[in-house]
Amino acid sequence: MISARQPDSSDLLQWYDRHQRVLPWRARLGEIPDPYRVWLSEIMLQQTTVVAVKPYFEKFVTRFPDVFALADAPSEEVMQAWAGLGYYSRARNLHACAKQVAYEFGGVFPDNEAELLKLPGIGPYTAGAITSIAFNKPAVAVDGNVERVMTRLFALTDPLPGVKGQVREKALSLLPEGRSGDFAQALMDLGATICSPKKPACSICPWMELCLGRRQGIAETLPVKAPKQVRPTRLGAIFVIERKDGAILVETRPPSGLLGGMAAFPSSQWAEDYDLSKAMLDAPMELRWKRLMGEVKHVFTHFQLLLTVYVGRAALDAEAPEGMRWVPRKHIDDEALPSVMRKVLSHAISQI
DNA sequence: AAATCGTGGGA
DNA sequence: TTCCCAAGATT
Repeated sequence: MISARQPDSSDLLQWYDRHQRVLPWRARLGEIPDPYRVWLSEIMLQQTTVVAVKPYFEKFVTRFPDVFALADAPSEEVMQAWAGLGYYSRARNLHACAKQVAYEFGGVFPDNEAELLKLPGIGPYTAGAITSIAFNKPAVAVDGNVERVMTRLFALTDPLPGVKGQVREKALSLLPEGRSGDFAQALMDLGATICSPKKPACSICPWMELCLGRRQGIAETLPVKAPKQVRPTRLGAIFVIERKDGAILVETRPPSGLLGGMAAFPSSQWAEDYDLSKAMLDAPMELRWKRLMGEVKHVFTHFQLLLTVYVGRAALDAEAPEGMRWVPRKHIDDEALPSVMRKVLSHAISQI
């Protein structure tokens, strides 16, 4: 049995020098990375595609050019700017982290993983990403791309998340001297463009000859993942109330949990066994309701939601119930409404 | 340590 | 339609 030479980072870095993607948050050749932009982009990119992040990143750096601007912004403005991007705890932690960096660290981000890990919203991946990309200090950023590339390159067949330790060891073993940032970004570019989840383009991969996964014909089956859970369906009733002047009744959801801190229309609880025939009991005020045709369907990570929409018209002098407020129609788009609520609103408007 | 936490796009 | 999943963190 003749063993092939071990993979090393030089093949990857040469490939990266020619094929790296141009991204809004990425320093161009010769530019010095801005830790604020690196941090912001890494938080946004958690479980989120590059395409989805781009417009949000541009919006944020325009509205909040540095960590002080973000720290000093009202939380409502931050949540509003984040609305639609999902995983809203990221926005709350982002704001908390900005305040901490601005007011406790004088606006300077820590340059090592241990200190970064103490900050809200920064976990093992993001700490490694900031350390390597923003400061070019030795660290690896193990994300989904790196898991895929390493399990294939070394034919690691143990399932995730258990195999993560081996993935990290392998990535560390390849870490080049002096180019930690490029190495991290090169692995992500490789995973995003060549070592893709389905139909990897092995023929143009810089590691083609050395890749044990490809040699064994199992590359596309890696990484092995635990079987996914079934997604239950929850039901609920939601109430879109329009005052006679067009204002709409809105509440702010509790600071933590699903859609925490985001704006919403008053609704019942969302449960698998919700009894729609008793929806009126969950209405925020007594009105003459019209139940709209159809339902609003929305898919969350761990359940699917079917919302039945009720619309009602309130008097000009109707007071907003405790914890709720009237939002003038022309300002409704300025609210921190998550996608599911915008879906409800357009469903209601189309039938009013 | 298993659950929780969004969204939109592509196969 | 349905399924998959994308630069994970938190509890």
